[in-house]
Amino acid sequence: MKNLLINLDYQSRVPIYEQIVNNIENYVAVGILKEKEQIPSIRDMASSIGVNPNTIKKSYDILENKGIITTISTKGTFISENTKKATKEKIDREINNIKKSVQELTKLGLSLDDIIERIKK
Amino acid sequence: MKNLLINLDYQSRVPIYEQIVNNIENYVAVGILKEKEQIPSIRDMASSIGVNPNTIKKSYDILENKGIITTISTKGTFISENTKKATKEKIDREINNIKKSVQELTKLGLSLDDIIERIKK
Amino acid sequence: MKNLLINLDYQSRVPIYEQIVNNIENYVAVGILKEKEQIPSIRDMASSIGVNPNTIKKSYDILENKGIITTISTKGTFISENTKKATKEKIDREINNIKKSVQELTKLGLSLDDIIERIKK
Amino acid sequence: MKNLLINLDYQSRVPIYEQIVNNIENYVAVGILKEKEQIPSIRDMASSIGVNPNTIKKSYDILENKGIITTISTKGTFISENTKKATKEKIDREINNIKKSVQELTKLGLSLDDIIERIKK
DNA sequence: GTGGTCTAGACCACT
DNA sequence: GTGGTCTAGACCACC
Repeated sequence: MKNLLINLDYQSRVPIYEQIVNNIENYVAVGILKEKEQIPSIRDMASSIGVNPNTIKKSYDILENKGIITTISTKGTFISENTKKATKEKIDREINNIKKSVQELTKLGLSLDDIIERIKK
Repeated sequence: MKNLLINLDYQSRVPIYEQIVNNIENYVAVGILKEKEQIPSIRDMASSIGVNPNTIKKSYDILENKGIITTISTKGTFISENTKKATKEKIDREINNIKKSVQELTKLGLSLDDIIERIKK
Repeated sequence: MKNLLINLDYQSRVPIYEQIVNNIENYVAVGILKEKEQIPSIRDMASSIGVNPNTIKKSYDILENKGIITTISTKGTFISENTKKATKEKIDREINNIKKSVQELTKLGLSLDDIIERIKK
Repeated sequence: MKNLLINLDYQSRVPIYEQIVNNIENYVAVGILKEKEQIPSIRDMASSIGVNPNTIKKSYDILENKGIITTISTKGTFISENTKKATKEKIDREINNIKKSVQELTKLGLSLDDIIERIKK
């Protein structure tokens, strides 16, 4: 089983449990975590990143609810099958974010080309 | 004086007072609110959007601090002169948002051209 | 605001938080709780039925996730609009349960009429 | 000896050993397993359904306790004589389930006839 | 006062 | 050892 690197920003307004969710969703989307693969137990994850097991539990609950992971009591927690959906959803979310910002910027008079140029910097 | 439409999302993690600040900053950046123009009093604003006056007070304080508005006691609250700074800040914020999303998407294997194509749709 | 009667069975295998969810879902389905109506705060509910606030929070989170309630931070928790869906779902769930049992019983040789007769007793 | 198909739901709150008990009870009730018939050994059953032998042991213990099966050491495990009790118990369980659901549905205003009609579909 | 987050830790059932 | 539930209580931001 992999030892997952979880990136946390304790200053962020985004709660810890949600940052953990995002980290794992990304690993799945990028393919670092593959279908059926086991992820660390609640306790292991908790001690390895220094947060309370309840916090990890909450993250895992959310991920399960989203269909990203499947947990089998007393066995462990595993990446669900059919994770392509997760990747697609992530892409859609990000594209949507960009669209919103682009819309705001065009209201301010910037053209799409202006924006692209500034992104490239 | 305009009757400002303020867009609030009570589910958002962004506090109400900050959403109000953002709304007004955007109106200034886009030019809907112009320099020296008067904006509603705290009490009017509070009752028109159904929020506690203390919340509006906090928003106005922040806006004043940022130099976006100026309060002249017994006269009212007005958009400051020199609002170009507000526009610049907004552009920077949005460009930054886009950069973050682009970064996430390139991790998933999309090229900048892929992304641009999907934005245009 | 109503003082909700919550029926709990501490011996049941169904966890407390889920029993609370079911209680409230039923009140909504039956029409005792109506759209937009405010329900007790987490703390009030917790103290009135003698469980930890975290347990209530979990129930409310699940209800929110299901779209039954809407919580507005610092304002309170409210029954969502569009709760007819909740009623319909509950009916479907119960009908489905019955169908499963009927299927099992017909495997054992009972006719639907046999079953109905025994239900009426 | 039959190769028993055991239906397990690892997400269920019902423990595995109890699900196994239920599966076998049902096979007996329905007549798929007949009196005096031999059933798989603990180890065979364990490996064929991918479960720890201790779990199967617990299930068999319970079934023996209920009088559904009889273990003769060095010979194997067999369905007991007089299995009609199992059938009766199963029928009672299912009828009871239905009664509960009917009760819930009548709270929502459905008549028994409404319910029967929907079951028939 | 309201909800939101998190910790610490206990106890349980199941494998 | 694994997940599941629950308690007790702290601290925070917001209104």
